[in-house]
Amino acid sequence: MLYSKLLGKTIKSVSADEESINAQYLIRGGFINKQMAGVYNYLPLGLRVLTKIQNIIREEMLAVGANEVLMPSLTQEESYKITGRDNMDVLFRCEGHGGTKYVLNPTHEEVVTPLVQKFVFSYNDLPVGVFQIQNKYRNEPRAKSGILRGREFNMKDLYSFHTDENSLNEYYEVMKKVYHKVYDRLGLGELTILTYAAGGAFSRYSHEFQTLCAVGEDTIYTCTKCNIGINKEIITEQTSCPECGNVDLIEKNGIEVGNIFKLRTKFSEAFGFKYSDNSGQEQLVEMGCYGMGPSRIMGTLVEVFHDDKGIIWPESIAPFKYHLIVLGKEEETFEMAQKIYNKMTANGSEVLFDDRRDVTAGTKFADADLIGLPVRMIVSKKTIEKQSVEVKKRNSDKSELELIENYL
RNA sequence: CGGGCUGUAGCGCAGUUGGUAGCGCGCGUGGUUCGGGACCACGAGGUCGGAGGUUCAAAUCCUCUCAGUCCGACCA
Repeated sequence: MLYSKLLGKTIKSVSADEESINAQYLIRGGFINKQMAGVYNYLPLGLRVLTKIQNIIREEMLAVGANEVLMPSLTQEESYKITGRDNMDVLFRCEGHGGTKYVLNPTHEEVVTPLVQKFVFSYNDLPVGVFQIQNKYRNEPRAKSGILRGREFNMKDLYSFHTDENSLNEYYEVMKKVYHKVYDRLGLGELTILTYAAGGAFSRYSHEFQTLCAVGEDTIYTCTKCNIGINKEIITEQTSCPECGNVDLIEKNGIEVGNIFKLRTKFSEAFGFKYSDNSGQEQLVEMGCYGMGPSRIMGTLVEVFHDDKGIIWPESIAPFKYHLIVLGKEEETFEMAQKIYNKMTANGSEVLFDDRRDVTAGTKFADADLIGLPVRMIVSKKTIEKQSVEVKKRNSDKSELELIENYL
């Protein structure tokens, strides 16, 4: 992609009101643009990051056999009356013709349960996992911290349906592993730990995945022996590590980047979702729910991977791998850079080419650092004299010359 | 939802005891620069968040309201 044609250039200053690192760098770098509190536009660079995160999540969900669907954002209020959740204070409400009331879904149990119910009748149809990647709407009393807590945000939500609790438990354990795999691929693996949190009406605990980070809004206690956390909200009832019994716990902050919990029969009961078992008897379906927010993960990545100059994207989700810079005004220098860009792009490399801009080298370097692509390449009169291009990694201070012909 | 702070040019900000609005960045034109956010000249761009009030006169004072943000509460 040509930087000169990109909608969303870097900007030097951002409002002093934006305190969070993720908001500052993402806005300054031209990744996102704020429309209002907790609601953001994703510009081309930001959308590429978000899409890469979504694709990694999607691949892993599909790999364990889940069905991807897309459910509506708009749902009749009636569905929430059935489950008794029509009084949730995070609901955004709206009205249609004739005063019909709708809500914008803050989560999709009320949609997915009746949907799956239409296609699942027998134990032969179970278990089944259904997920989507879609925007959620929650009227947060206080949106904050850039894209870490928004009123409209992107989420992968998966719902599993089972004949019995054992099947639910098995699936639940599979999802724990899959979640860890996703965080590994996102570059967050080492910092992200399984955390015990408050459960719902039918299970003692739910589990969160917390990325350890000083600015995280959750307080968790981590076990010094195993890689497990305990959310502060349950620390009065759970004062030791649930997995190893260790009472030596350290307080840390975390960003909740995932949450899984067992719904059991709460929603199947509300909608009368039953299946026929192998003796022909009707039984309630057991359910689990597994959430993960790509937009929040994007913010988390910036909070975790940055320095005083800008973002340092992990390669797996960087919007482009290479940031190609051409220095100097000589036509032949530009042509060489253009040739390299064409060749690399044709070979499938993802290159952001800072092509023709009448700015100084320093500006281009500063922009490259801010945008944070993994590899910076420079073509200039100097490098061409040495038949080479200068290559530098964003996370390193060292640069080296590589032969131009390697890129042609 | 409580408490604090903030709304002035596209963005970031200044604006004194009320007297009719400025700076930086960015943008346009021309020129000098060209390996770590260069510089000069000229130029375009604002009914000062909104409504009402006080006053000869309001960005400035008063009331209400909307919005942003931080702290707290809340957060399947």
